[in-house]
Amino acid sequence: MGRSPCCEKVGLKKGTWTAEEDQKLLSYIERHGHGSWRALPAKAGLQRCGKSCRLRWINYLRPDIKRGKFSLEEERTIIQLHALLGNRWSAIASHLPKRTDNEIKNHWNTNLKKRLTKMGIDPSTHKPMTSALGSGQHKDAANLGHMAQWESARLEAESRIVRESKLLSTSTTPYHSHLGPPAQVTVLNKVTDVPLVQPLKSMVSPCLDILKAWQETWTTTKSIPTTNAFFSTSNGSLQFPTSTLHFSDNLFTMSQAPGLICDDLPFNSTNNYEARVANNLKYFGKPIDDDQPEIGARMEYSKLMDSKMQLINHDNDIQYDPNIDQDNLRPPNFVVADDGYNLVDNHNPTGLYQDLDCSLLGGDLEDNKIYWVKVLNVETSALDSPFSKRGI
DNA sequence: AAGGGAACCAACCGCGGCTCC
DNA sequence: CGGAGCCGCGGTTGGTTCCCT
Repeated sequence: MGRSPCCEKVGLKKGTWTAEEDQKLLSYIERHGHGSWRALPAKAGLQRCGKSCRLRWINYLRPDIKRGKFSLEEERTIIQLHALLGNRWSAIASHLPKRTDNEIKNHWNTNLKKRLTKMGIDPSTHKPMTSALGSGQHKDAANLGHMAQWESARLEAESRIVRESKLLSTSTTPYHSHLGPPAQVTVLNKVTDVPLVQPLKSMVSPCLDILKAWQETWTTTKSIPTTNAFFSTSNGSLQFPTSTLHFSDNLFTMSQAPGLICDDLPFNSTNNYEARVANNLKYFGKPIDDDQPEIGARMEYSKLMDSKMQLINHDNDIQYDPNIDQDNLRPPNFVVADDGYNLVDNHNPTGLYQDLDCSLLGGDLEDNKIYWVKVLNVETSALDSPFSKRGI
């Protein structure tokens, strides 16, 4: 029982699709929609398994598919999203209209990955391959890098939740008039396909695991002298693709909102979740509406999430139009440095490739450099900018 | 022109998660 | 609660095309 038999076992056709098969599938879906993929082949008169039909439709026959060479902007988006999301091709594809996950995956594996490797950049960590970490630590770093990527994806989903629910709220009634949680709507997130609106508590709590992991690894690596490695620990901070974590003597914080309910923060004595958020926001100096602390907390949370969203999306949504004065469209820095918050380099918001060592580029170094500076959207000056050593 | 290797890409495979019963 | 069925995802394969010698 369990798994259904594969195509071969039930004598169905495999391999390349013929034009006739394509036509059958196309016309059936145009008339009836795909419905159940498993039932579709028989109804459409195809000697194929449902899986094969689904794949053929999604990757080839769907009308809204763009084929052909990837543009510079698309490549840049793929690289930056891969740094954030890892090999989550469907999530990456959701940010590239008309491109399929399979196509992006192929392009990455056959092209971008090799080019990055050739440049001395580890395509899995998006950092220069020269690392002072030992192999074990490097493995830990890689694992945490992936965890960070998942965290980033999750944050993105959360910010979308907040933004969309806020939009929905403001379209009907003023936001502050809500006494309870934002209206429950079923909007699917592009990345996770999970319902977007959830109670804040359930949205935020999973971040604690990664924070703990970060803390543990940092504690381990802090005692070991490192130079320009995956972790920049020279001044007590940690860097990962989208955030900088900061440690003070007694406080472990994260620059984005999830840290606001970290158990290490003060004001966690109450069981009232919203009040905890509000109090912790106050702790960070964020103004809260004293009359309505829960609503204020939610609004601040939304703002923080929106900022996060801008960081993730601004390259994607704004910068690529060459006819637009991009400097005027860049989002404001998330928060200023030196107070436990992130300092964001607007020219390279992810902080990736900031330590790119051009000496690692072999062969036609200048051409490579020019190309990748364009692809990565890293200003030439940023290669040795103060941000490259920030770890603030 | 021919052969061999590299590159590309469509398609397959197996796993995990979700839903339904 | 657990098993069955289905879908979607990501890794991998294998056929085709391209390029170099």
